[in-house]
Amino acid sequence: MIDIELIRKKPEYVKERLATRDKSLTDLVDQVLDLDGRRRGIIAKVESLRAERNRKSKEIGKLRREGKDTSALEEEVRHIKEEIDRLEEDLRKVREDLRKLMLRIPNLPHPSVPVGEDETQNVEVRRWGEPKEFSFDPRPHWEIGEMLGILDFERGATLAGSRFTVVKGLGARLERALINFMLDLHTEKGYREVIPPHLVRPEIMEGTGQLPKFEEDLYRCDRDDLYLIPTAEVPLTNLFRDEILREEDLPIYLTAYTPCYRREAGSHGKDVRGIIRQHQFNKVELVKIVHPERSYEELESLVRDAEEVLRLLGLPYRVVELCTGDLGFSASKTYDIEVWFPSQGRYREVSSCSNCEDFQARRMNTRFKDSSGRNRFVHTLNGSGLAVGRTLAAILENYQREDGSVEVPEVLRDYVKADIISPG
RNA sequence: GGAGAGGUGGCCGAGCGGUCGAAGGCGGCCGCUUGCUAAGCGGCAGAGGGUUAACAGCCCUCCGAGGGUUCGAAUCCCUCCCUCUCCGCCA
Repeated sequence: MIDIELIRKKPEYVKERLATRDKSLTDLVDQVLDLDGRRRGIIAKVESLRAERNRKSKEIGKLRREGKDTSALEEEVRHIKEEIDRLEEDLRKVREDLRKLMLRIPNLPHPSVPVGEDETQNVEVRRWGEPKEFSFDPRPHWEIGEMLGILDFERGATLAGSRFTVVKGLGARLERALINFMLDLHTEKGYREVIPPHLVRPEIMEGTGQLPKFEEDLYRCDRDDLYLIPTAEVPLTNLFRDEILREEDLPIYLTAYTPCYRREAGSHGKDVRGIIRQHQFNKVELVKIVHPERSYEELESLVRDAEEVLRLLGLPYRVVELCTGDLGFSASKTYDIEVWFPSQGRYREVSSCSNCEDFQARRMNTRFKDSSGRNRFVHTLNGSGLAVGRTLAAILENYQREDGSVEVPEVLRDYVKADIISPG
């Protein structure tokens, strides 16, 4: 949620910033202004009536104790109450409308974010590693996975439908190795490991911005009114909702491995082969809860922490800064990390690192008490560190050999307890 | 799932339908006292909102959440959420 006071005080600025995402968003600002004006008008009336009621009710108490007649006053208060009830009904409606509207307005892009309409206008920031030259035609990971008997798409589909895959044998162990490797690396850097619930309440989804706008992308357990998390960002970031932290508690660094569940509504036809786009995939997530004045340096180090995984794995990658039009709903600024896929001859996203500033903190009501004693919203950041399934796919492709076997990256050998994964 | 108990300020814990945003204790902050520490004394401290130049003043709301009764509710009634105890079931 963006600060309504900012909308009130600098509506043109807010419109200008939102327009860099999508020009149609500026209308929403005018709607907010209108509703907010009405809301405050009603509040002023209700409150003065309430003050009057309070005074008169106290008066009644006093007179009664003195044994005097109060029926006339009581009648007055009854009328005031009716008036209050009417106004409160209006207020409830206006507030509800305003809230619904506010929850659907995305975060303002940071001024440093390049303006652009879609992913084609994202800006490459840096590259690391050289894509390997193969002496043969590199196979796509799904072919390698099937040849090695570690990826089973048919049985996955039998069990749960398309975009579900069964990982087997050394493939499963490689995946588990990646998870452990990533968690070990991040916890050494000071991130605290967490195992959160994978099912959360609607208001938790609202806190990080998945709801109300992206309901169709989520799996919901109707009977219990719970949602499956699409990323560990959701439970981790919400961990301190409705809390006032101490300044010295910041920054808080968290990491978690969880499966992620996404309906992938609207992505029909994209990445239908392989494990790039699955309804369920594993991810190790990084979350930071930080002092607002330091969130941008924290974003840079967050990206570095995620990059470190790929460096140690020896996978070529690049870092891309998302343009305004490609930015996610809650983010002010985002870097994507993309790893090289030889079979596709291009880089594919394995991590997305965002600074959400106080956008999520407002929704979750997570604050801290600063040195002058004022309560302020924290800034929240999140980043994949990394998407495990995609990293596995990248390893299969980048480390493949002509005979179909796959070399295990050096840093994973102790975890996997093998140097090579061979067919059979 | 069944039976019972309970949810009050950073923590513990009182609270008669009106004078309660709430006693008291602990913890916190600021003074004073004081070789140091400890103790003692005095004072200050909740959250959100409206008005406003204002983190001043005034006003409104908040005692798990939401409804209701009442002239008036932390106190009475209903629903929900959560916690604890016992029983049942269970990895």
